[in-house]
Amino acid sequence: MGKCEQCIIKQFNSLKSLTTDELMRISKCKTSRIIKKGEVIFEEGESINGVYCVKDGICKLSKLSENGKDQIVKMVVKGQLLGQRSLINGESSNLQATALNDMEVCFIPRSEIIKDLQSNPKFSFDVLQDMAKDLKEADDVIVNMAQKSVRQRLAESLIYIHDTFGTNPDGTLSILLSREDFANIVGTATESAIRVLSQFKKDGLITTIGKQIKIENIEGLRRVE
Amino acid sequence: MGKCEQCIIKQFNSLKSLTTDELMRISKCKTSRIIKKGEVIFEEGESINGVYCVKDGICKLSKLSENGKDQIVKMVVKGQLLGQRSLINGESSNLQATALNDMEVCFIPRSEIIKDLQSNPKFSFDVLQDMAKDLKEADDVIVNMAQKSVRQRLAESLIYIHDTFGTNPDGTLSILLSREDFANIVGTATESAIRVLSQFKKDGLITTIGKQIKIENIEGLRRVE
DNA sequence: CGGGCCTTTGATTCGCCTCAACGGAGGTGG
DNA sequence: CCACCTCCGTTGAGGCGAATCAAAGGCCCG
Repeated sequence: MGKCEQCIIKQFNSLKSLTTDELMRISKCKTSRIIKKGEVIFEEGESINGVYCVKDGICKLSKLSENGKDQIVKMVVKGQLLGQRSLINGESSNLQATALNDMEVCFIPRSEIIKDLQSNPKFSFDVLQDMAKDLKEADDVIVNMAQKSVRQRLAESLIYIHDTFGTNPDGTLSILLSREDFANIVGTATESAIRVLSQFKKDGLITTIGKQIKIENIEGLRRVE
Repeated sequence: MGKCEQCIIKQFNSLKSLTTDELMRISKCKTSRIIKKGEVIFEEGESINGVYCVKDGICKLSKLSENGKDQIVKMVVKGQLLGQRSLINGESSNLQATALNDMEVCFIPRSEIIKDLQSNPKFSFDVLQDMAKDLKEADDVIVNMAQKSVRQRLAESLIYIHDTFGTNPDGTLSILLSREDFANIVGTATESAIRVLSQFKKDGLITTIGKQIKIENIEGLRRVE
């Protein structure tokens, strides 16, 4: 098993603010885990009792609504922490986490990391900044959901995914999402999302290579009304 | 001017975790301010450079969308802190704060409070818990916006306001909001909100006393589909 | 080759937005 | 004191966008 103090992935998240001593202690009690595409990491209402450091792969955080649809609230990629919120308030998760591709994660038990949170101000300040960023993004999502059309939201989601998670060498989006996933991000019916996507294709804004989507005209997407 | 270390309002927010010494230091540099109903406390894009402690009154946090409507994201009442997020990331505000009634606030400059955030782990942990709660609520709002009808969202908003902010002695909601405010919380047109409210009235779920709203049948509201 | 699953397209229905007109409350000036 | 204005609340009619229901075409896999 790898050692946290030597792990490069921590450079991308708040764990970088821990001291070598703290990292060594965490390294001793962490567990590593491989998660297959489609597997549920934790469910809504489940007690997580720790935090996951994502070493590789991508997952979606979603919440089931009463009508049976599952709204994607956020995506967590390689380098980020998963389960921060539950770690802090000690409550069970209000979201479900599902792997979008094969993942490798390290699990750090709550009891260990909470010590550092309460004793290392630099670390907790870093976590604070993470959460502040999440909160700001969540506010933006709320406004978009409330005020924009499905067409606009889908265009913005494509741009967001493009800018945040990048592209493969052939220009396709690096994250492979089903049409249903797109619908669940935008908060619409699958058929509606499909319709809008095929309209984008007709308009030359995107092309598809198999199931992959490639953005051809990002400026055009930005101008979508 | 009052002294922070003797102020009772701090019991309701993270400032309670500061030591007497820290409070005395803050007390010296804080400024008190009266804000009239309708007045804008800070605008979107404005640098706040500090945090407000709300001693009395209520305000709304909203964000202007491109179509000119202003989406209410959160309400902040007596006892809570205002501007936490900007305080932490040091960025300008992404929201506008507007007083819903006459308010009394204390402003604490960023330079002072940030010291405590970085040196007092109990304090920063408290702030973390606040933000975790905000984030959870924001996630719920996202799901509601995406998946529920205007009718359901309005019913839930009424329940939320009732449960969170309480009622006056006559049973009316303690916060007086215009129909437009309700529309801006739910993310709909003013006329739509009005229509739904009058339907609720017909169904005996609410009554109105002047501009005040009184919930008559909260269980009925919960069952709204 | 057949059976799923995902994707696509069509047709219909329904919710909500928009525009428009009207009534009442409160404030202002003659 | 009344006429006027403006803001807010209310109601109606029309139209658009999205949900829903239904069905057909590709693709993977046994």
